[in-house]
Amino acid sequence: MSSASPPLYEKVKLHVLKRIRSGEWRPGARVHSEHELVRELNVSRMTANRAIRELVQSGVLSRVAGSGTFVADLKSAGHPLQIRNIAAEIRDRGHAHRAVVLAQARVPVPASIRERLQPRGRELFHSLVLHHENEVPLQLEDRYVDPALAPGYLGVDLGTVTAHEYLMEVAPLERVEHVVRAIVPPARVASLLKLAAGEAALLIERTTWSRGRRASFALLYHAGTRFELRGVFDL
Amino acid sequence: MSSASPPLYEKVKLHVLKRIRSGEWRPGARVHSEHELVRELNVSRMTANRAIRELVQSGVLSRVAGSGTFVADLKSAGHPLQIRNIAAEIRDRGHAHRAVVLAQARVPVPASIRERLQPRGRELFHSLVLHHENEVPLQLEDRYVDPALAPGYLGVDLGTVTAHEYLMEVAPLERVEHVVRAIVPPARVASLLKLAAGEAALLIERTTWSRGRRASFALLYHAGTRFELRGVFDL
DNA sequence: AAGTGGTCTAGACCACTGT
DNA sequence: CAGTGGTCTAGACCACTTT
Repeated sequence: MSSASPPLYEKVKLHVLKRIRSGEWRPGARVHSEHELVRELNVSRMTANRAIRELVQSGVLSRVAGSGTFVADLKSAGHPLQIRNIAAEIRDRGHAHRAVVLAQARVPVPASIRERLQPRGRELFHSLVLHHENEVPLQLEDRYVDPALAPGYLGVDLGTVTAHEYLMEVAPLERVEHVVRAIVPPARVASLLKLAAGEAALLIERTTWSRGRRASFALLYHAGTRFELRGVFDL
Repeated sequence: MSSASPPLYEKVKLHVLKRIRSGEWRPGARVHSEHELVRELNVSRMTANRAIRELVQSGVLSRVAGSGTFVADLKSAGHPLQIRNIAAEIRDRGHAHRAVVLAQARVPVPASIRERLQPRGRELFHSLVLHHENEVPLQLEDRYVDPALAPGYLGVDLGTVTAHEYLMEVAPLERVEHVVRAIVPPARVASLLKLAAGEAALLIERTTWSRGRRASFALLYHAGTRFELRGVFDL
């Protein structure tokens, strides 16, 4: 029937959002119930339900079954930030990405890695790759991989395929954890990233899981003055 | 207090997820269509549709109308990270939060702030607050607020209510932008945060919009060794 | 008892894609 | 053309909260 360009549930969402954005409905205030929206906007309940459900999902509203729907209290809510694949990010900026492989070998498990990767064997695959944006070093990728989950890792041309990409091809990705910190980088890292004296680095530690086990642990060092994470929350 | 059986759409989601996690359906592979799921699992199409739609929303699948549903290629996908309210974060850890107000005044617009806040008037409200976790300084909040949007800002007890909380009460939040960077902090910041010599700082720049205008700009400095951002992505 | 959200169904029409 | 996803309806039953 009424499949106009904007879907009906979008109209319902806007109907609610307008009142929140204008300040008419403040945080904690009760929002019209699904039944009321059905009557007000002449939509079916499933349509109103979808609209409200999506607003809940995006953090704008919160619901209490049996009680009602309320404008979410964003006071203590979190805001999303995106961590992206470095190669994709550089290319999206329209710049040239080049990866230089500094090391790619089988190594005994370093003590500092053992706890974070918890591998079964005594040896790991290790790789050290320097990613450039327009020939300027941007990220140093220090990665350890469990050989049991990616036996062919040493044969991969990491200058062409990023390790993250390869691992996702080989082992189904189940879980990714990121920890972001500001550090004063070790001398070797600073030198490779061509940092100015005393320049800080943004360190992202990425652990990935596959088939119920830890598959890889990576230390991603970024030049403090040349790299930033960006996130926007709208509404 | 009876058996809360899992919703049907969750079963559909698991049905699909199991095959992805096991590697049976690899990135790019075609997923069973809604009709097929309807037949396989004896659910209505709307139920299958909801399940698939949620998996698309979470980034696991991607759809092409008229063509089909496919396992998403996570290669260049981003992973979410959360930036939280500092007071809420500290309290959630079960620790004591204390905010010390170092400054709260009307100031002429600093040159470095003008471009980022783009205020109409010639003066701004400025506040400098040091947030402690168990009496250890964790975040220095250097904030500028447009007086037009929060006229009562100077009267707020920032030791009790965080500025972010107050601003959300006064002006409906429309948009928040975050930029995260690693820096070597200025001497004054290092001293206030009681950083070790040469310690790096994690800087979060937060800009907020309200009623179509920029409402506040905040520089949030964090001790590099005592603060981290954490994010988990689960498939 | 009335209201609320949570879920589910069995249909339907549409626009689009691929053969 | 048949198949796909995108949307929408008008009912329904349930568990829960509020009055």
